[in-house]
Amino acid sequence: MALNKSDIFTLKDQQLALLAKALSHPARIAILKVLATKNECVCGDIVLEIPLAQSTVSQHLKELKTAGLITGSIDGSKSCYCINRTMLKKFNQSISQLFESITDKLKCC
Amino acid sequence: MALNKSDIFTLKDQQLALLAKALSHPARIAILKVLATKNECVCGDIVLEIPLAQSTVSQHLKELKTAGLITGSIDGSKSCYCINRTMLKKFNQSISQLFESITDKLKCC
DNA sequence: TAAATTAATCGTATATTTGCGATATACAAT
DNA sequence: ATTGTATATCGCAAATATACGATTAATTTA
Repeated sequence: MALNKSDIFTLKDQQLALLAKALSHPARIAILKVLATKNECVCGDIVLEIPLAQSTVSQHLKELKTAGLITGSIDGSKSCYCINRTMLKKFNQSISQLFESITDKLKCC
Repeated sequence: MALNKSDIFTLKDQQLALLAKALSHPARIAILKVLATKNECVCGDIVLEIPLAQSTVSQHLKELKTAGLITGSIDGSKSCYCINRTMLKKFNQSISQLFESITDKLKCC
């Protein structure tokens, strides 16, 4: 694309799109699930669970962090990721809001 | 990426990722909303509402259709898109399932 | 039939994403 | 101090996505 035209749309739509994009790769969905089941805010354990190179997993983690779906903190030589409940709830709300607004108004087909 | 590694992950995760990808652009979210509010299964009207070129909107429509979120049928010289309630419901369920599975198991932070 | 309308597709340019190996950085252990 | 471990980042290659104008194909309308 010549130019990024995202700013043409509503802020709400943009933000929802960004969150959706964070979920738009199976590796990132898998990472979220791993983070959810672990007892601690593990980190390198994720790399063991995801069949991708360490650098690739690190990149996906960064994207999830940028989207705000997870938080990350350094703990000694390891680093520790956690699911951001607040953002997840927000996302959940935005999504169901979208679905509601669609199914409510749906008049055709 | 040298190769597409998506097939490494669960089918479920892959499908959810595909649906999320369909929502990962504000234009496509906007299109869904337009489709929801229109009385009929309009088509070219979408182009008028979305500030992008006709060919670009057509492309986004195709992606939504490929993801299964909308259906399309030709009606004379015009073509007609509709939201696919079934798929939307499925998506909604997958998403809330993911959220549930995450918040249920969340033990840290 | 000719001209206009509608919408899909093609070709193209550019941007972004995905993935990896190699490297760098920071801490831990010896 | 040196070595090992854990992660992030860099640089690169390939794939995909975004956007547009131009063209095509099909259908109306004049």
